[in-house]
Amino acid sequence: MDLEPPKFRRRKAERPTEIVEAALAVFAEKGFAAAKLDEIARRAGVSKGALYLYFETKEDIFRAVVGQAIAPNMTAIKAIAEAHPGPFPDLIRSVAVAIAHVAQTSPLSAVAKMVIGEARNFPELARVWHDDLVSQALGAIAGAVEAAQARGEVKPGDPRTYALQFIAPLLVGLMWRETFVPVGAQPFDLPKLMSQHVETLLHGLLVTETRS
Amino acid sequence: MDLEPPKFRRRKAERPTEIVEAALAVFAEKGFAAAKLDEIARRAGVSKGALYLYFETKEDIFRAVVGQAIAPNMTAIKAIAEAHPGPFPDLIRSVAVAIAHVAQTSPLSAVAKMVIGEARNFPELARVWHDDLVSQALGAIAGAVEAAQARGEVKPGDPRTYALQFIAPLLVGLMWRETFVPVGAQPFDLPKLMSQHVETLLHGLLVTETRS
DNA sequence: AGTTAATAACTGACCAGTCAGTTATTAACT
DNA sequence: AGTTAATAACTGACTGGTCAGTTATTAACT
Repeated sequence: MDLEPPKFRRRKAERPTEIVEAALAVFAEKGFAAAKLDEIARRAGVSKGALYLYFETKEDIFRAVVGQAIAPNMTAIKAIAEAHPGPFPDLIRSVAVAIAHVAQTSPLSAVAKMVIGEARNFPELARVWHDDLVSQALGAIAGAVEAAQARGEVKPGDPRTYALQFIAPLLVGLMWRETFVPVGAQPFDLPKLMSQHVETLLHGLLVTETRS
Repeated sequence: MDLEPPKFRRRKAERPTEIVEAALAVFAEKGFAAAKLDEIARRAGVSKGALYLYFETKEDIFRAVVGQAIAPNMTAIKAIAEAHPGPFPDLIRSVAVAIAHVAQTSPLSAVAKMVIGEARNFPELARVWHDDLVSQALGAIAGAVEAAQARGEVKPGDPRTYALQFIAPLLVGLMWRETFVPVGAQPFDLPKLMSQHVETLLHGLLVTETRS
């Protein structure tokens, strides 16, 4: 005779983020085409119809997922760009730690995988990701390299290429984790990987005045 | 009156490879789920029904595509493993050239993209790729590094990590080409990238007795 | 003439998107 | 405070189109 729990709650404010979070998980698992709206709805705790109260189409949800992954990382990038212009090794080491941390705690790698996989089907998303995130990040690092070259700290060479060399192992490590670790591959310890990599690079990058 | 050209030819021997080639192109463009068998058939110059004379299912075709990309690269890997044990810098430079060449001339990057994107839906393919190709290649390079360390040519450090550092920029460069260049990103010159990277790495990797 | 590679029309399951109806919540009025 | 009218968040059964896979039939080759 008492009050049964209601069949649903009206929670207009928190639905969109909950839906996007559920969608991120499903899209990351299955890819865009194989992801089913019924499952996204189920995981978000709503009916399929409710999805259409907040989004126009499936593509719309996908766009929201990919777009949402950009903003949080922009703050990290700005931090890099505005990092104190101390000695290059210190700068690059702290950047490495920061990037490795962001990459491990955010769903960045899952979204990156999706962007790569669906770039041909959603070129405008690839463009947004490139223009607003990847290119900015690469440019920030390249800028730091160039400044260090101007100060004579770093050897000549294309700064943008140096920037790619710098972050590439981390990216591959993330893809490795997404792709091969679930099927039994030996994982890489990403922070350790990055610290070994930075030291290796530095002693090649730096114009050392060593040897007594 | 005269003899019209036949509507089709019976070419049992060539069909499978032609189908797999067409399928590679379509899968690489659209991903597994969004690829349509009608389009694969059209590009292979056959009807959809003909696909089923040679393959059981769509997944079967996908497996053939991914599997076929392994064998040719294994020869390249074996070449690395059996490379002459000369000075480490020479070895690593020639390996870099060889890998960059293979990566650019084979559809490796397209298949890699597919493996990454579909790893969760086709874990057995991820496993085969890892066990038969990626892990082998990484192991071969790591082995060379380890040997060089034993000879005192290379600094201490995890050889497998060094191997990843070595090839990561190339892989990222390939993904960059697949993902961002089509939407207007500035491309990387991969051979140039690899040569700058190898030189950078070497002068950090090598235990140099320089400075006169 | 017999065999089989190949086609083209067909089927049935699946799923994005819709919408008529239901229920939680708020507002208005005693 | 309690009752009721009004609103809008939410549901879930339904539909129309798509596409993997099948089959009846034809055409190529021996």
